[in-house]
Amino acid sequence: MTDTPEKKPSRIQMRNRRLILDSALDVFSRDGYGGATLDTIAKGAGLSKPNLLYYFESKTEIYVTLLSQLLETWLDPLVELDPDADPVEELLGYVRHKLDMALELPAESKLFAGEILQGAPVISGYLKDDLKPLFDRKCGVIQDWIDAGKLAPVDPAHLIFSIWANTQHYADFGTQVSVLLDDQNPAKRAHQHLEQMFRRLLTPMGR
Amino acid sequence: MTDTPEKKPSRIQMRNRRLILDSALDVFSRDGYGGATLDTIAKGAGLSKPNLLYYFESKTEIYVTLLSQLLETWLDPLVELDPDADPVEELLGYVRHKLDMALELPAESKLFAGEILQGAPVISGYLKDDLKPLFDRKCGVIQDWIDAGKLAPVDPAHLIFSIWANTQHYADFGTQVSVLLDDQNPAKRAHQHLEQMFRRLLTPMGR
DNA sequence: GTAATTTTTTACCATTTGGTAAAGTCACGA
DNA sequence: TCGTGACTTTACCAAATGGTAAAAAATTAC
Repeated sequence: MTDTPEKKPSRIQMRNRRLILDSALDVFSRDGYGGATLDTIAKGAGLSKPNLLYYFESKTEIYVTLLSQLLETWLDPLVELDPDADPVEELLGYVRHKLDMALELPAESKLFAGEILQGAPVISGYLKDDLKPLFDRKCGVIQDWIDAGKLAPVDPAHLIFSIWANTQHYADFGTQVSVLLDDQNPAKRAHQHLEQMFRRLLTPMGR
Repeated sequence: MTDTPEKKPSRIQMRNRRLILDSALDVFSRDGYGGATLDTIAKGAGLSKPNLLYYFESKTEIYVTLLSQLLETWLDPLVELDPDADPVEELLGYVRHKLDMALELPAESKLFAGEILQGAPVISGYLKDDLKPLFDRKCGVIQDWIDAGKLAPVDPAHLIFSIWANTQHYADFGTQVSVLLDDQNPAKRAHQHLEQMFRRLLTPMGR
């Protein structure tokens, strides 16, 4: 039920599927699912539209494939939150990691943002079945840290939301950020600001 | 040059244009510009497609009208930042206001987010010519507060970004928030979390 | 009540779009 | 070098989409 028993993909299959997915990421993240066209994707990949459809059954299949691949790597940093490490540094490391991802892979972030904006028609199952359990687990870890006095008392769920919001903002709203900032490369200042903000929020006051 | 000298719109014009814009806000914010169709918008407004086009010249004109109206009210709270008021409370009030807007007008927030996601093709001029000057002015106000020791030293621009990011997140990523949160109405906890976070960030330490 | 005007409907149209059929070309092992 | 399967192109198609023309209906002004 997982896959039709296709044989190993040839080298040319690997190459062309990769070309298609690269182009599709560009197009979907820029134009949204509805605004994207197979012709545009095909042109970006240097292939003809029917040739595209030799590698993927439909526009939707390309989109779903893209999102699936994205989700695999998207959660890794959250998974890695280590209950035994120093809480503040562990969370600040997570913030850094997420910000770096947003800055280095803005198209991926935008693709995800667009999907959620439209009500997550494709990945709502994933959100419920995979992300939610992980999310709850990590909220528990954070709560344990707080109970142990190693972290200032914060709402774990909303803490994670604010980490996501602040980091992804630099990708999803990158156009706005670029227009408003004279500074051309916002990476350094963004890092500093988020480090300052979350350190103040998370460092426990009493000793 | 501002408008063709059309006479006053009739009552029926007012009503139908309003119906159309209401429906269009729904559709554009849910399906994106590319995914929205005139038929869907017309159906939502209870009109036929040609009748729609009697009131608006084109799909683009509806979209532009919607964005223009949105931008008028969108900036108001930022404009109101008062240099003479108490800095921390003034900024916390801004946070509260923006969060309330996101919670009460999620469709508007999503429409704006979608436009920025796609590179702001329609409102890039507005961002440069209107938002940027206002943004710079308010950054100056914040910097003055910091220089006067009334606010912890933060990066003014990135502070504003994080206020926008955190508040709009509850609208733009509302689907994800709903799935992950057992709590059904996140408004209260969201307010508390953001108040706590920004109060800690902004309150000057030394006395 | 009727003429003039505004609004709505019906019937279209050209283009674009996702997708298909089938013929042609290429690569490569025997 | 020849055949077989993988890959690509050409030529399509049906549906959907943004948009138009003009007749019909409803409203308003007098």
